[in-house]
Amino acid sequence: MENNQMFFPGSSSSASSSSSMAAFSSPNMGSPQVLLYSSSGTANYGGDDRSSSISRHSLLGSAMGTENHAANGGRQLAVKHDDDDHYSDDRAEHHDQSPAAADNSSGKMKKKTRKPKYAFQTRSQVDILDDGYRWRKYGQKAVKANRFPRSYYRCTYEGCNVKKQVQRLSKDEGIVVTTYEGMHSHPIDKPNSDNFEHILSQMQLANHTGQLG
DNA sequence: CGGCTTTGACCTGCGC
DNA sequence: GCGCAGGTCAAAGCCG
Repeated sequence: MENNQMFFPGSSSSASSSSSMAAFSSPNMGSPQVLLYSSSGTANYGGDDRSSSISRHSLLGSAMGTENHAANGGRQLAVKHDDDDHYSDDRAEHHDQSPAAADNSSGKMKKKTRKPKYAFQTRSQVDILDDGYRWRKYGQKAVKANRFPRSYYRCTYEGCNVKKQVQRLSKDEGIVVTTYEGMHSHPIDKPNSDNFEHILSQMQLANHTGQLG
């Protein structure tokens, strides 16, 4: 298993998410530290930059890179909370893409919608972190300025449109960035595994309660 | 045989 | 308008 260590950047580590920290006390997590990025202020994290995805990851990387905590910790994990906007994933609602829709290309992806994203930066040998849910890979793309491809996964639970992207940092191949999009509306499939998703739940809970904001 | 991964094609958005 | 990059689809192949 991978004992992912999370850490906050000095600042936010404070009380802001004290309650959510409880979630990180997971046995597998050891005594993790969490780096949480609240993008509430950085509106541009959403798509201003065409390379937004890369930018985000780069942001994480640089932030972490500031540190040496990583070096001494072994496993590290940063969390970025993309509060962007409360978009509703239009496509996800019916990703079925019926022939009719295909025919009418204009009606397809008419509006780019987005759900809040949570990017976890993890120092691990493996790309796939077992968060307890079942995922199906639906795509892989080579990304600019990165030797490693980005993998796209979707939760296989019926009706659950949660997606995640997994990418290894080019600048530090020991770091894996996992970006979650959406929230699971169902129980964890494998409760005894690394309860990674629980962290996300806590994150959002904290966010809703205004602790992160 | 069913579920999952792989992989090329396709679509969209954005910068130039 | 064109080209590039990101994201998704879906057919084909693989594996248990």
